[in-house]
Amino acid sequence: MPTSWADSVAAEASAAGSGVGSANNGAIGTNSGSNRSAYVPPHLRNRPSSATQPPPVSYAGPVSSANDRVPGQGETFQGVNRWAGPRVGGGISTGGGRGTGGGWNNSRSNWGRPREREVNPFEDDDNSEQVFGDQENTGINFDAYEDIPVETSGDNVPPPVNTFAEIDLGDALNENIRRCKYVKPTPVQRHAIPISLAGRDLMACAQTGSGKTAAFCFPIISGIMRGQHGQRPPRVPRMAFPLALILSPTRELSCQIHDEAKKFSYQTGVRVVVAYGGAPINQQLRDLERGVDILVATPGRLVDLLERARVSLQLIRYLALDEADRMLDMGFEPQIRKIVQQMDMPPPGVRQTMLFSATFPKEIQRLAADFLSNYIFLAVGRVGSSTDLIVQRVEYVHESDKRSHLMDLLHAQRANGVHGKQALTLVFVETKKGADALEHWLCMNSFPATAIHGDRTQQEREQALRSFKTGNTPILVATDVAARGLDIPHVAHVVNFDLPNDIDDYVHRIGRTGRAGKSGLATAFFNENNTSLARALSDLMQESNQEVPAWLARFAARSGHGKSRRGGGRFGGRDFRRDSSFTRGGSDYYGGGGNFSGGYGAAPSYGAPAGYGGAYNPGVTSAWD
DNA sequence: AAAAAAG
Repeated sequence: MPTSWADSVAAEASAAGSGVGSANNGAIGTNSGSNRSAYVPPHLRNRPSSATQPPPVSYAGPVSSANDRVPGQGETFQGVNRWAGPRVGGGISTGGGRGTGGGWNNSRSNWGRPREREVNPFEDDDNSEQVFGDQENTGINFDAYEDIPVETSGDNVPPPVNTFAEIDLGDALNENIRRCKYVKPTPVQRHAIPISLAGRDLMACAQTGSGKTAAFCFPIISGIMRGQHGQRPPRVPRMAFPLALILSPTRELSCQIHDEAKKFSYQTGVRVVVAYGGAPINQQLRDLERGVDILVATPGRLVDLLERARVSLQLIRYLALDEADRMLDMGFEPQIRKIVQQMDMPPPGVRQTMLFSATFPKEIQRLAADFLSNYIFLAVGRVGSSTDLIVQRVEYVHESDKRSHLMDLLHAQRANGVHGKQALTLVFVETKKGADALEHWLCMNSFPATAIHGDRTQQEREQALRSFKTGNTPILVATDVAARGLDIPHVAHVVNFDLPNDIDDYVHRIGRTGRAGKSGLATAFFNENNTSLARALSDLMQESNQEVPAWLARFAARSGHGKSRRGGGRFGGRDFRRDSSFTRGGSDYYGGGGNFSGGYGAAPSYGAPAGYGGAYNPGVTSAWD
């Protein structure tokens, strides 16, 4: 039951492609054997007269989804317009109409299929506004992003842009940017977009909530629309050949990235599919079969799909790791290596690789270098770096007093009544059991709470998050599953009921508030169990101009040499390549002697960027997201 | 030591 032209042709040629998904052919181009013989260059595709091609429009495919439909009068099929538009000045044709995107490459995945109605991802965007009051979702507070320190290193760094207009992203994408109410690029976008449009590999550090998702999505979408390579996918039945892969450490974050990417690619013809564990795999398989250009996934499910030979990475041109430091830490590294190095992914230099996070420990940077080719390091912070917009408090609370203390906070918050708006409170605990227990206790005490952690079913997790976001359950108890990346508007207060052991985790957790230039409050409960964090926490707070309680300073002093945070002290993000020449053998948290041998030592462009001297407090270093 | 990620 082939569902597309591609499938039916694949049936004829199935033998030809049989080796395609096997682990590893390393370089692309190795598969250009028999299944290349039918290659038809873009300008000849979709010509009804072509004997080797299907008619541009086929009604033959079974309607497999409610979204499928036969287009009405006056509408066009993507398959028709896609290759037809003139390429003007290297720009992007939008096919002449709003409804017809300019995707130039991916018609490979939906030739012969009637265009499916694309759900308008902007439709129900403002529904929550009544609940939360106005002016909250109208975009980003750019005033909070002025005068930020930026550091780049690497060869020939493309200059930043100041507006979206000066970048040639294409009409369709520009229209979506407008729909998203993005007026101008955030700092990380200003720098990262030109870098990745130039085809360069990138390691980017930028604060929580500063627009990283768009920073890697825009160039990917734009690049796919240009589709200069126009490579035909091998014809292998039921195997998907995405052009871009975006990996993230949690299912909910993958969902969120997928939702964002859908908005950015609306009516561009670029297809985005998400795949993650805990959800039925069948729907995901169907989505993949219907064609995918950008695959957003969590590592476990992707490995599963690769092993089932339902996805091949051999056409990957863009690889993005969100929360990259997390993806490369002990828990994930083996899976990531498998995906990136042991399957059929093109090697660095052939694909373009982009790593994003707020935090980038030196040892992780060193690991990451394996995945990159002549990359540019970018660190973007701002004077009021995100931890500056977040008021951080630390309170000494004995283990046994935590619950009643939390209750006091919640009562006070309720009393203060945040102007009738729902104020969401996110409470982090250390363990899954602890999350269940605290949720139960809160509910028993008439506080509307729900919880999210890895032992809950995916349905429960998503339900909890939804209920929290809508304000239906304004208190969410969470483990670190919710620490990174999740963009939950209106979180007014993050409570570290249990502090994490790693300062970077703390940075990510408090970054759930104070997003998009808005302010936020973070309260931490500290006691003897957290002494190992004292030094780093104290330093971090000081760097972000927070008031450090005297007792915490004493804890920090007592814990002595403990990890003091950033090696540099300039402003947080540092390219380890710049330190390795003189910090070699050092053992501070972010420093450390590495034997990086990538040949960067002699690069002349590593001088300190001029112009930032007085622009920010030199002590402010942290809070990179 | 805990959490996350496949089933």
